[in-house]
Amino acid sequence: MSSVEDDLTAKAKIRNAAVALFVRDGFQQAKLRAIAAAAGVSVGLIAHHFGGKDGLRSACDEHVLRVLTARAKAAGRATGVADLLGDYLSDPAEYRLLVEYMARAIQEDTPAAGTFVDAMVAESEAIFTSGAADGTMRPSADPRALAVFSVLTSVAVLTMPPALARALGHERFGPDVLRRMAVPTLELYTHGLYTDDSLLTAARSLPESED
Amino acid sequence: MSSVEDDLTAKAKIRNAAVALFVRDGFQQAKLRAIAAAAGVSVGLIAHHFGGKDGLRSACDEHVLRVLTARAKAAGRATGVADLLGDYLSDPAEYRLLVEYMARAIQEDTPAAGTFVDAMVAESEAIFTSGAADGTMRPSADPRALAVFSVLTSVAVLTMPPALARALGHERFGPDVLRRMAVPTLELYTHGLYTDDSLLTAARSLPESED
DNA sequence: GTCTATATAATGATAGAC
DNA sequence: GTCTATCATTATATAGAC
Repeated sequence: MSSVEDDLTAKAKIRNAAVALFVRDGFQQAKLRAIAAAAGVSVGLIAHHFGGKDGLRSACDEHVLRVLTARAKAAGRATGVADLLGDYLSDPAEYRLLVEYMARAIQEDTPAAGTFVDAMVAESEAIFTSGAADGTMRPSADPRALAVFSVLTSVAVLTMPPALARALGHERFGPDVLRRMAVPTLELYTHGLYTDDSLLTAARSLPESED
Repeated sequence: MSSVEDDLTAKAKIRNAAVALFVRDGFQQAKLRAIAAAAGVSVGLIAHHFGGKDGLRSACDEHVLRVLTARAKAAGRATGVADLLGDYLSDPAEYRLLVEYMARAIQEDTPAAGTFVDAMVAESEAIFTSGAADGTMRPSADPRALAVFSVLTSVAVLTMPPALARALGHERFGPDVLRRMAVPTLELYTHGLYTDDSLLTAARSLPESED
């Protein structure tokens, strides 16, 4: 593994180490000293190449966004929800890391994450409306909100809190947890859960908004 | 509002201020100085009453856990998912804050959050199995995983990233966003989304696990 | 119980040598 | 390009006065 890492420039090594540590610890908790140590460089060099911690995050954001969208493009598709989870399961540990990075960036609301979310929501909404048009999906009263729901759940699954992973008997989230969630989730998406309309009709007759 | 706040002991004022700031900024980013200022006391007094920042968090965890479970008990019910979202919408701003606190505690995996999650997952699973027994719900191949999914989505909605709230035209998550998500979510839970079984049967025939 | 003042530790930023 | 050394800031923890 180090044979490939050795060929990278110091700048790239810093960026890669930062992505990994931002994923593991979060932006605020990730320390420049730890990133420098992981990259095998000094703290000063980070400042030299990226100006500071904020510049380093921006560089990571843009890098991950660029790689993920380029990957989607290369596969001849948009950046949809199924693709996100598919990329995560597609193994190359590199992609898992990038997907987790993006999930965390969404939580921390960085600019690049906004771009990514907008693309995913728009793509999901388009899938739902076209699916309704060709009969493969049930039409929704609010395709936009449904798209937000599906993106939200995908991101939530990828950042599943440890307490929930433990409820499934795993120490923390990983590919096996995602696979176990697949069947019950698709049961829900295929047949629904409730056998009557009472809750749905109740929700439909709620007042629009009041706050 | 301060008339009620004025009657509280300094210790309670500190705890309340800490809960609010832990929700707003997160544990690490919330500073003791800001908490002391919000509570109208000195930083030293926080140390006197709680020993330090960790002790303060433990006190907040236990307080929120105790109030939420006491509230559920008073209503003669367990701590289920519908209750969590219902409490959030039930207005008293106090409950919104406590529910958001618990959602954040789950993300940060504090001990009290583990207790709360275990109770919610167990309760949800019981609801699903009894619902399947009396015919109001469709039986699931994996009720436990379905329970985890439902708790996960509830928590995710309550901590919806700003980027997703903006995709719905709101600045950030709030009661109105939750109300808008209700109908499409219940559409999904009532009728499902896909009109055929192809994806579900494909998922069912996946290998158990390999990692 | 409450505050002020101080100690200690850690972080990110900076400047300059090589 | 890269490192070492230092600075300035900020946070928490502590000790002692009232």
